[in-house]
Formats: sequence, structure tokens, C-alpha cells
Amino acid sequence: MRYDDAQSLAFGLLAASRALVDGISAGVAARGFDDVRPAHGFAFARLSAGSATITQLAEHLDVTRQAAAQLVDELAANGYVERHPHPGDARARLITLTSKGRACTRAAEEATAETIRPWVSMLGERRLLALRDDLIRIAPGGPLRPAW
Amino acid sequence: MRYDDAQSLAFGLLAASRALVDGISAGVAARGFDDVRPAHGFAFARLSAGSATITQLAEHLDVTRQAAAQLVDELAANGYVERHPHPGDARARLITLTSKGRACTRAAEEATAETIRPWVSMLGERRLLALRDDLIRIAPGGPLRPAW
DNA sequence: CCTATATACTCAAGTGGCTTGCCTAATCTG
DNA sequence: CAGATTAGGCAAGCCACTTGAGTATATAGG
Repeated sequence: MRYDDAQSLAFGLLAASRALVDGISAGVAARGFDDVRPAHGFAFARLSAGSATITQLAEHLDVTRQAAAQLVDELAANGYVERHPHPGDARARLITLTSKGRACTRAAEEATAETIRPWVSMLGERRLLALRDDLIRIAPGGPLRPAW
Repeated sequence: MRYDDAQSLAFGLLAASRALVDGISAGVAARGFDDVRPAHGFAFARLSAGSATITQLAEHLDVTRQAAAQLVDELAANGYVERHPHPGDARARLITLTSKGRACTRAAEEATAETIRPWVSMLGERRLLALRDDLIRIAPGGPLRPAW
């Protein structure tokens, strides 16, 4: 692979990724959830797979527990999540999505599909599925993966 | 395209993008430039194409002029860029890369190539070039593009 | 048991990159 | 040459995040 090919690949990847984030963000806001930010998305994604503690969330998001707690405070204040006592550990608290939180998660998924839709017409479904497969092979197990 | 296909495409794109950024960041630091952050990359990319004013840089980075000025202050303090009087406008100042700044740009390009290299062995050059072409078609003209 | 250590979380303060608001100096327009 | 525009700087504040320290619960060892 030539030197410039690597640079243009990097550029394309970053630009496409940004376009996706912007598209999802706009779509979520358009669906009435204007108090969530892109960074919250990973928390929703984790929580939609099941409840989690602050510490688990912090590890998943790769931030400090304090930052995760603050994020949960904000989401809880806006009605997206709730804290419940942990059944087997009185120190811990389980964070769960409320119905509003689940609605917001669905909105994000719809916005994702909506953002991607024009890409189907540009590339065709066959190439886009190949693109997905290649991207997933490229992506490391990384900090985002484990909970999915 | 099925609903889940869109979600996994989005996940793959974000994860691959993050892997790229992390890889570049680590590679640049490993080459001895440990006082630059990913956000600086776009400024370097713009400046390596020729000198620019604070305002042009701010537009390119999509931040306020103050934020761009602050970024330039920081880069200048670390010896990556210099401010020169603008030949045809006494208000403006041209920001240019120093030789250290150019060296850092080269380091970033090398780190990019290095990060991408394993992908070639995973996917093969043919698919990776197709991936690049598809990503670039997907990416909008967007705020990053004009200067490249 | 009961003490020692580890864990889950919270409170308080500080930091860094960004913003808004306002200012000066230089340039363009009519 | 007067008014509007543009380039940039200064000051203050914001916000997501950090580090540091503290409390409550849980677990392990003697």
C-alpha cells in the first residue's frame, strides 16, 4: 500500500466517522431528545444491554468513577436512568434505563439507520455490508467491545 | 439493509476510527512528540498544506478564533509553529510550521502508515483500497475537507 | 470473631479546552 | 474620510473531566 493511500484511508475513516456521529446526534435531537450528547451514547449502549454499576460504566467508558457518576447524575436528573440498590452488595447501586432512556436508545438506533441510509444508495447494499465486515475486522476488541 | 446491519456498521466505523486515532497518537508519542494531542493533528494537516491565519485555522477546525489562537499559542510555545506578519494585511498573522512542526507532521504520517499496516495483512491491499474509496465517497465535503 | 485490606461510591477542589462578550487596530466601501 | 467590516487579543466563565480524600460495605487472615 502506498504512503498516500494510507493517509487518504485515515482521512476517509475520520471524516466518515465524524459524519456518522454528527448525523446520529442531529437525528436524536430531531426526535426530541435534545439534552443528550454523543458521549452519552456509549452509556446508553452499555445500559441497554443490562443494568450496570457506576464502576462498570466507568470502565466501559474509560473514564474515572467520578466522571461516570456525574454522567449518571445528569442522565438521572433528565429522567433517562434510575439508581437502584444492588441486590447482593449494599455498597453498589445498579443503574438502569427508564422507559424514557429506552425510548432515547431506540431514537439513537433509528437516527443511526437514517444516517446510514443514503450510504446504501451511494454504494449499494453489497459494498456497504462488505464495508461493515471489514471495519469490524479492523476494530480491535478494544474498550468499547466487551459489553456488546 | 437490515436494522442490525446499520447498528453494526456504525459500531465498526466508530471502533475503527478510535483505533486509528489511538494508534496515531501512540505512534507520534513514541517518536518523541509527547506534547501534541490528537486535536492538534488537524491543525498540522492544514498548516502542512501552507501557512494560514488564525481565522482560517479556526474555520478549518470548526472552533472559535479564540480557541484557535490558544491552540497556536500552545504549539508556538512548544516550538511547532511560528507567527509571522502577514505580507498584505497588517492585522493578520501567518502561522507556519517550524522544522520541528514539519518533523512532527512526518511522524504523524509515519504513525498513520504504521497503524494501518496490520490492516493490510488482515484484509489484503485490494479490499483496503476499496474500503478507502468507499469511506471517502461516504464522507461529506464537510468542514475538514476544503484544505486537502 | 475481629482486625486489616480491598471495593463501591461520594464529596470537594482543581484543570484544561472551549465558549461568550467585549476591545483595539487595520482594512474595505461609498 | 466616515462607517462598516475584519483580524486578532483580553477577560471571564463554563463544563466535562481529573486528582485527592473520605465513608460505608465486603472480604480475607489470624
